[in-house]
Amino acid sequence: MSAPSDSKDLRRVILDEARHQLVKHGYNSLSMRRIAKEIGYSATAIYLHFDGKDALVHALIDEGMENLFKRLQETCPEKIEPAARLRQACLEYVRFGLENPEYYEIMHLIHPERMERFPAEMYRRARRSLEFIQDILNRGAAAGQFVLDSASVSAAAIWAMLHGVVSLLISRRVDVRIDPDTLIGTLVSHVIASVTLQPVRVQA
Amino acid sequence: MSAPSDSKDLRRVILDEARHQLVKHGYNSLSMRRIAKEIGYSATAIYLHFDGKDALVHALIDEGMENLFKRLQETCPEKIEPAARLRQACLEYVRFGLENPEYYEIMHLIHPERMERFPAEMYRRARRSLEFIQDILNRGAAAGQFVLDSASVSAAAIWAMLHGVVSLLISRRVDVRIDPDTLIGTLVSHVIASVTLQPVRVQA
DNA sequence: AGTATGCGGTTAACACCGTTAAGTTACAAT
DNA sequence: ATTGTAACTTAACGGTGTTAACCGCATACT
Repeated sequence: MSAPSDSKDLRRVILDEARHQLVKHGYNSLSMRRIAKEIGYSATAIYLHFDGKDALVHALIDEGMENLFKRLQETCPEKIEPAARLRQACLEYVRFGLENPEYYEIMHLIHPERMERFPAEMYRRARRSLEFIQDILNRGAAAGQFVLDSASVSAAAIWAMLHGVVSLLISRRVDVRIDPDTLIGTLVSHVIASVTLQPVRVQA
Repeated sequence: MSAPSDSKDLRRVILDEARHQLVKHGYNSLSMRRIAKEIGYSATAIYLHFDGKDALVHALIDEGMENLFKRLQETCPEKIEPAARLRQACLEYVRFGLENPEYYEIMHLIHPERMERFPAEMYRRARRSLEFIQDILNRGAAAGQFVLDSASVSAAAIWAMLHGVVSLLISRRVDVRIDPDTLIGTLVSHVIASVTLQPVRVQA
């Protein structure tokens, strides 16, 4: 709804409006023409700042990945001991997903065919969160608190567990009679158990 | 390319062509008009048999859910002892996803807003696979082989783990240096461990 | 037998979509 | 003053899902 004149950096305005539409109306109705109409420009103006819709979505994904990584960094400092840090990181990952379902959705809706089109440096940035978890595992292993065959495989497995629960919860596929926090607690406890070889004790 | 005359049950023909296009060209390019052109009918003919694209996709989802459930049923008979049966069910779930990525995709791409439009009886059928796993858990618990606080929560947690790994593998988000089978084996071992309270021993 | 009903299909059209080509405007530099 | 260029526009192409109106034809009924 902003006038065309009020912006010096149209790219930023486009991204903001795209994010706004994404959060408000969902990915399905994220359209170039609607973004353009809303910010008071013609649809083709967007193409002066983005190669196309894919590139725009990629930029949004990049934003989301950045936010997730920052959050993990800020809430899980090195000073926390490995097990607690891993637990914290898992919980923050899940919380991020549940608090930003639209972001989480586009961050994971890239299909195999489109994967190659995803810019390499974005791909690298997107993997920082995974590496963050892997780093926690390595430090825990070095401190003798974790037992793992392979940090990369364990990190991937943990990621799969976290992604699974976020994905199912976001899409409301989990029975409503199941308390989400109980489910999350169960999962995260299993995550910790999987690297500590301790029997699972679920904390609800 | 079939002639309009060769079919007595157009609904079936539409579904087959839709499935064919889905598997061959992916969900993105699944279009009413293309289906119609391919089977030699006008696009609007489809609307005589399906309420719209959503309904058509719902029918495909229903098919996929049915196939998954049948597969679990056939490959995991009751006679297998609970732990082995659970392991088998997990592996079959993952294999189903990896062998039918397009089906798996549409089976899980229903967004929250569209969820309510998803027919109730289809929803019920879709949950049979989850109930199948839950049943394995209950039998294992009754036999004293599994230890669980809640079969429904554990089943959901297991589902989350399996869905997570399938989802990541299908979308090629897992580092190529990680052997998929190792990852799957790790995950499934954790699944078993999570209900047997045994220390995890990964089988690669 | 003749007429009404309704089923199964059609064509035309609407309102969108992403994207491209060509044109316009305004302003900076030579 | 002219050229060039950056930023933006309009018009158009080919696609999408979907609806409205129409059409032929077999069946059912009077």
